[in-house]
Amino acid sequence: MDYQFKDIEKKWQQFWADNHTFKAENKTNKPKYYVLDMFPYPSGAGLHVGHPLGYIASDIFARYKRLKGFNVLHPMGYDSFGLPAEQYAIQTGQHPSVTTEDNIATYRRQLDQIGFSFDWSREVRTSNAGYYKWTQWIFMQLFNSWYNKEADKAISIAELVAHFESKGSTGINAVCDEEILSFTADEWKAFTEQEQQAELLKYRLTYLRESTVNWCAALGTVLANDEVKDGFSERGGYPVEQKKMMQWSMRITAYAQRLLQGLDTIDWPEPLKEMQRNWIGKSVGASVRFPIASPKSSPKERTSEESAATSLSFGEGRGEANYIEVFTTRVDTIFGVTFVVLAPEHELVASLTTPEQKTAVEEYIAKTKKKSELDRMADTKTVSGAFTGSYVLNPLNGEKIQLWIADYVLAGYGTGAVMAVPSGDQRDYLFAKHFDLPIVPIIDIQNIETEADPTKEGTYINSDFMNGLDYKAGTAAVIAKLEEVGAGKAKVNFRMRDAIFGRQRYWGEPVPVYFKDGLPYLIEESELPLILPEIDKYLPTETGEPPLARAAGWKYTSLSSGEGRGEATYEYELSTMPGWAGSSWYWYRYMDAQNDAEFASEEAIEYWKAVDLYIGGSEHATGHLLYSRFWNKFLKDIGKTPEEEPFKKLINQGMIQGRSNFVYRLIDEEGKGTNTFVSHGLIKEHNTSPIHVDVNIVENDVLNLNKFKEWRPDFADAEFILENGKYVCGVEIEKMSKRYYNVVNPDDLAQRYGADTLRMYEMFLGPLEQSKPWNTNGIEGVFKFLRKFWRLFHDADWNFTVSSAEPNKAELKSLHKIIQKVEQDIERFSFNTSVSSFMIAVNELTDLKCNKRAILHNMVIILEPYAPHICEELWVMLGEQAGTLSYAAYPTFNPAYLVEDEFSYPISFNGKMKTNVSLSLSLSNDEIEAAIRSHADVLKYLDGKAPKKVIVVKGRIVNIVV
RNA sequence: GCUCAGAUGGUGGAACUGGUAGACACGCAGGACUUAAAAUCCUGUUCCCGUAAACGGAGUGCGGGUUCGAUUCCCGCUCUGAGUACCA
Repeated sequence: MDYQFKDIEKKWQQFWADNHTFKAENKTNKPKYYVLDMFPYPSGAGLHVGHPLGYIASDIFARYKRLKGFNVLHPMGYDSFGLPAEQYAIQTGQHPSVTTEDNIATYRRQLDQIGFSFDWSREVRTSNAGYYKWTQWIFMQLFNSWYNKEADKAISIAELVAHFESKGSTGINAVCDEEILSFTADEWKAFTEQEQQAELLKYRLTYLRESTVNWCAALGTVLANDEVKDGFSERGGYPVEQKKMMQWSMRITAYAQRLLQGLDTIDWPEPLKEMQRNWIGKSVGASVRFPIASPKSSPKERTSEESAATSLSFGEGRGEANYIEVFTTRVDTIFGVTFVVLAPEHELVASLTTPEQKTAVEEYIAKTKKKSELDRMADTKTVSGAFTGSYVLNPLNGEKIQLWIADYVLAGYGTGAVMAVPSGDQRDYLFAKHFDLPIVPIIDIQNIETEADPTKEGTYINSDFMNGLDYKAGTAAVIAKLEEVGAGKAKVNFRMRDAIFGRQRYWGEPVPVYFKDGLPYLIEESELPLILPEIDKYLPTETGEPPLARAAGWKYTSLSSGEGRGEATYEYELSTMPGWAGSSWYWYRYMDAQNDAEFASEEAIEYWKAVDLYIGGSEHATGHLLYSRFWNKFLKDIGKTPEEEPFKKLINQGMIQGRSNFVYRLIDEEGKGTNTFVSHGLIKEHNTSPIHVDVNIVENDVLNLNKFKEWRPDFADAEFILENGKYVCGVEIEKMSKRYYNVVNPDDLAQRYGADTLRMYEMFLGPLEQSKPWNTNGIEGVFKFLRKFWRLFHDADWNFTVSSAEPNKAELKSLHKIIQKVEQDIERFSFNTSVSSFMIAVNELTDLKCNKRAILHNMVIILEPYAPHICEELWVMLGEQAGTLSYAAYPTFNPAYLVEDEFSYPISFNGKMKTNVSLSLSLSNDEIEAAIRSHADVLKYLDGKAPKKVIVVKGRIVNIVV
């Protein structure tokens, strides 16, 4: 029979499902290997052709590893909480779980038809209570933990309480809020419960704080920074404003240093690591305090050194600070400081503005406020600012320095204040020039005539005790001096902020927290999961509360002691968890997906440990991949997981772009569109306008005229001006999108060519990591290849005919060449080249008319990861037992079959290849040179001239220099 | 602006540590089979000159360099894509 992919694929997909062929065991003697895909959000649009790219690659790898004798964990699931389902619910009133359910069914059908070897018994859905129970549980652990800088890890909050009870607040070095109290053990014990809880909240790894959030009125929700693009929501493009709101936050900054260091230990693409490094944004420098020239009051009592510094610089509006604190990475330039600049939002601005300057400052602040985020960003050239009228003192020489405000200083970074060194910083330079402030050179070789010179070369001048020192010595000296006079110290600053952990939405995990006297308390672990309640409408309440406020009777009845069960009721937290909650730990759930007692059993985690290979898009670089690393480190700190990094190796598949096709409508003399369409090659001769045409009715850029007429009613009687009898379409590469009619759905291709062809073609398209436009131009070639492979097993009349004769040298050579090549290719994730190699091998075997079992048996195994259905079918036809192919032994490469005794040396003259000479590989270099020098062809090219030099690389090349 | 990635025939791409540039596939052209078409098979296909051919020259975004030899390494530039946005 001819190659009937439809029957074959259906049959084997059913077989795999019925026999649980890809079920992974949690314990075997085999070595383990964990291959993970980024699980999809099941959107209404279904999978498009770009989705499976990474899934196919990981499936090939998973199947390959199985053949190589590994116990492979290769699961799939759904990130099923999210905005689109909720938006749809708002519009239609349909419960998001219903649409989610439908969408998942579509995804599952689409995934199944591609023949993935997922272990579906481990499927997870983040919106299932059985799953989010553990997301809530992890939240509770975070709530019950604080970060101890001494131990450099998260520690139970109970230990902190024990310390407070015995030693008070001294000796605690924690990552915590800026405003913490300083107290003795007795004072702590004297605190009310409320006071104690309020204090503890400042230490917890997840905590409430009033943050300025990106509030999107149209979506009725708060957005994460990475969900906001240029002041508009990434999804929907609605305007976003800044709003203050009590928000759950995650103290990810506690892990900044570890997140940064960990990058050096994992095998990830360099650009991705770079993105995370930039996001974390470590800068090493110093904090320096500039005393205010005429302090208005005496220093406030300090709570602790650490907190005083920051609290005073931000001041919380008290306006009683006696110095300005700045952060700088060039503390060595401190003698070049000629003014200090505050962000307009800085808390001390009001109190430090003198009456004379009040109008100017207020006008400037008003002007800044009016500017949108977008304007402020785009307008980096214009210099603007206002003098406060106040002065600060240089802490090292007492010089009086003007204090300005300007919007080039950002409130959200460092301390919201900078020491301006116009000789070394271009922004400060422009500012100084514009407002006519002094510019003092501080390095001997500095050239500051037209712009700032940020050099670190040379030695210092105009710098007091630093004069004559170089950068390294100078920096050390300054820091020592600042510490000595108590005006500053070395400091590391991170750009990364704590992550907001909440959204004012319905379709997410409820936060397992209730409020008592305005403070959050966890519910009992035994009360998990806290089920998402039913509500009547998926919108905020009239009073602006999140949708969960609509849930009737949704109140917490405390089980805890002293309350009297069933008596006291409390309000639950009304916001839900953000999109990244469920995806920040899901790889552990796959290890033990049905476990009711734990998020995964200790044994399962100990066995699978971490993900060995993770494939997904780079768009998750600073979101999912950073949060996951954070939660993973936390889970390790509390002893639940063994590995510091969750994803050992990561590959980014490239984005698949759309390839749009155009037809060209002829425009008549009046400028109106006609019903005549001009082929692309002829448009220069006509007046035309381009129209997007559905790529599914175009093949190799040639329009199917009949399908075009059927496509839209108004084209039913279209006429065409053809070239060479064809209508050729124009082409452009754009985003894959419905409105460009360039979306290619894998279903159509799977129907037309089969899953095996689709799988191989997606790989054949090019290197996995490269972005590329989708086009189906080459898919025929892959289909023909599979048919040719099928034909190796059949005679001219499609009868299955395989010989048991011993293979000859040429056949064995072909086989072992492909064994070696495919192994090398898979190990370096070069799937496109292995497809080519398969084609070469099958071409060779076809030429050799090879139908020998000994060869074909092995070919079936090697090809199985790429085209599993056809291979399963042939495997059974070869007399093997159904279902055993996936776990067959991978053929062993034997280099002996590739050994050659002759090599056809390319002979080049001055590096230009001219001819070939075949010589025995047993010859020494000298013998080769002698043979070449006297060879007739070579002599012909030399034309009587003597070669200056002959370079012989054995088994590679001979180069003759003339 | 900064950071990263990339640029090879008509097209997708190959060339793995510097060693025959263009594998494999698409498309195109010609041929076989066929009443014809589809399917299939065969041949050719980087460009230029010349030509049935042999042969000659150029050639991996551009300009330099290192080397016996560079798509590969180094320096400078152009363009494309992605990320980032006054980060002190």
